[in-house]
Amino acid sequence: MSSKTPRPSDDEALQSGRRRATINDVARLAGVSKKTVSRVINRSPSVRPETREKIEAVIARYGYAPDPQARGLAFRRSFLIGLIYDNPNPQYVVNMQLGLLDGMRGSGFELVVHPCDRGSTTLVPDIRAFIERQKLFGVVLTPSVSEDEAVAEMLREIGCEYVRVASVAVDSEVHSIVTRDRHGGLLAGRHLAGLGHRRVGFISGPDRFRSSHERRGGFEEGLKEHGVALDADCVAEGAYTFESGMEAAARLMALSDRPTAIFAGNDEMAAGVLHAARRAGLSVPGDLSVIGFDDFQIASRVWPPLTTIRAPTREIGRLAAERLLGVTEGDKRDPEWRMPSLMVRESTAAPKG
Amino acid sequence: MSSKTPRPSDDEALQSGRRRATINDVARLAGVSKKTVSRVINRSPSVRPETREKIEAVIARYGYAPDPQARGLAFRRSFLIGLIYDNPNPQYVVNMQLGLLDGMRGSGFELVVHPCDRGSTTLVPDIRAFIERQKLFGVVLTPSVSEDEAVAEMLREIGCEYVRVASVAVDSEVHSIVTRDRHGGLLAGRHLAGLGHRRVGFISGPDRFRSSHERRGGFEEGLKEHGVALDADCVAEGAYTFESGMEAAARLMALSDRPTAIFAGNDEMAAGVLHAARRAGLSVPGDLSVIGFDDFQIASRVWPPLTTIRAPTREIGRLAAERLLGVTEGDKRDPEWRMPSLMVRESTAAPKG
DNA sequence: ACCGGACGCGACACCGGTGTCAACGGCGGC
DNA sequence: GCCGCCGTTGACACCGGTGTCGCGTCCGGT
Repeated sequence: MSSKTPRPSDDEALQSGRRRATINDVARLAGVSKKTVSRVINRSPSVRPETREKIEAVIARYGYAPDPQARGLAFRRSFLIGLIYDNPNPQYVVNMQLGLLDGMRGSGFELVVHPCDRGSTTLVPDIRAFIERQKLFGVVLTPSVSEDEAVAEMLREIGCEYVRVASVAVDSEVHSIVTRDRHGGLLAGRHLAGLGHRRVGFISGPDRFRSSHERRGGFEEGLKEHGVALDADCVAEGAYTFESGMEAAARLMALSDRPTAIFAGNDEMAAGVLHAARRAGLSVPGDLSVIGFDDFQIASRVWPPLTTIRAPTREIGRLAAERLLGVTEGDKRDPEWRMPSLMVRESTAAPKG
Repeated sequence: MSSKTPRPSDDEALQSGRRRATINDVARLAGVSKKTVSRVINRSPSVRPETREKIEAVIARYGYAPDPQARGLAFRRSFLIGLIYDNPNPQYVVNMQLGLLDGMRGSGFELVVHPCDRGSTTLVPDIRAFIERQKLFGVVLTPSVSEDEAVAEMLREIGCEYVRVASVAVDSEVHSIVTRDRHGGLLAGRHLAGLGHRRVGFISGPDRFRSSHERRGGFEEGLKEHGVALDADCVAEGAYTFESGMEAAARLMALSDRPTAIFAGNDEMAAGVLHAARRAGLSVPGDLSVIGFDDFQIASRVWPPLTTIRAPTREIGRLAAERLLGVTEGDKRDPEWRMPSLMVRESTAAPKG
């Protein structure tokens, strides 16, 4: 039986729910040792079914839930998952968070967020301190920190579980979730070339981002299916920002033989293209077709509403959480549901004449 | 001295940083009991300065940081702060998170996020379970959950620290941070009336949101300063969404004596107004001036760029965190820095003729 | 009947901190 | 010189769980 003899007032508090039940309460009320209760909680097979049922009844009766802190202390790790990101786009971050929470629901884990600056010289030690201080169970990395090898190396070194979300496989299969940006680019290329555009422009993200190359590579592939090539003149590097999109578009539109369609690496830059086009007196999609990437809210708020590639960020987040927590069941679903897809709106049309 | 005698290999691991220092290590290396180390950590005054220095030297030398889990277990609370929100706008959420993190920096606390659905019948028990399970130190509530009295009541009952961010004082001074939406509305009213508009429209948020009333109230005040009144016909209720903004604008523009300017309760709806105006063949700001509220990214991405009221969400978040953690110093700063302000762009102009 | 092993369970130490309380030495007051 | 108080410190139990290990029981094999 139990070693401690709680005062009656304590039991009253328990009854009325004023006090949370502890493992000692459950053990006492079920007439077993707390170690056996612990076994039940941790699904140890070496508990007789009758004993298990008896304990589970008490647990249900008093709504007992083990204290994550105490458990974590004994386990030498917490029940927290960290989201480490440096992507400045709010909608990306929120969608990712929602997806992670989807995947964590009911697991007893919580999500702690940790924005960071990839350019910081203390990036690796900062992240390390964050993880070690809270003894995080694992972390999810999104672009572009997810592409950082020094960070990944450190994670392996300290033995922290991690999943890297990136546009290509940057790590072993269990540690990376690919967003198939190349496929998204392919859809964009097919769409524009399919509409009849022969001279098209591309505004890439920063060169150091993998996604820039993937989106471009897929784009060229899609164009090629229709026998269209992407001319080197018609490629401009942006920074995934609105302003950079405007500037890059201005450059492309100043070409003597200007493209009749532009694929911008993300919606922010596509919005910049729309502004630049307006300033240049070009109508969209009449004089210029524009296609973006992401399908964030902004895509449907600008005029004309942007044709774009929807990136299933929330779904990817859910997958990342499931992967981290070791849920494998979900992996069997049709992989199509987490592929980028084309959203046709009003910013693309066949070229004139 | 210490009771445990660690094997030499343990000390090597410590030296090389392969093992984190514990309070026992520090105590042993400083030649004191772990209780005294604990006193230093917790800034207890009853430690002799020399002893304190000796211990602090060891702490610095080995980079010791107390384990939040163990500390939390003993303190019966964690070092986590929860953000509880139901605001669906990503930019709001992200800005708020950034602000909270600003205010928490260096405090050793972490932020855990908890989106929720205010309409859920299990809202209160859900939040309660979230808090009790992780023994959260405190929570920050943002609109519209922050306006929920049942939630606040529960928080008081379980003795959880909290700060409610809302457009008006919904609680005692320590528990509420007001965003002065009324002032923002005032600026909008002054601006439009100041430009010469006499017949103006207002698209409110949902009636059950305090911010809807505040923004409207301030708006009317600002108009009144210039002798302009807000006609009841010219008020339409929206839902703070893009679509609802479009619909409400369509209604206002269909009036026989249509307003020459519209104040939309937020940028999303203002973007909807722009779409509706374009559809109706009205030019902005030529035929119709439009002003929004929030100054989220979308405001500068649409065409024409929106004149709007900037809400200092990040600053408010920082303030909320500081309040929760008991930092009072910051409160002395000029309160202007956390007031809404007018951002004049290109969607407003004097009315024709 | 005897032995070995698997099974089911509990005693005890431990995770890394904090609360309680008592012990100790130095001090001023008498 | 004795007493009591204060300032400083440590021993010990405790927070709520888990790991280790050993004990008693029941079983089949010989």
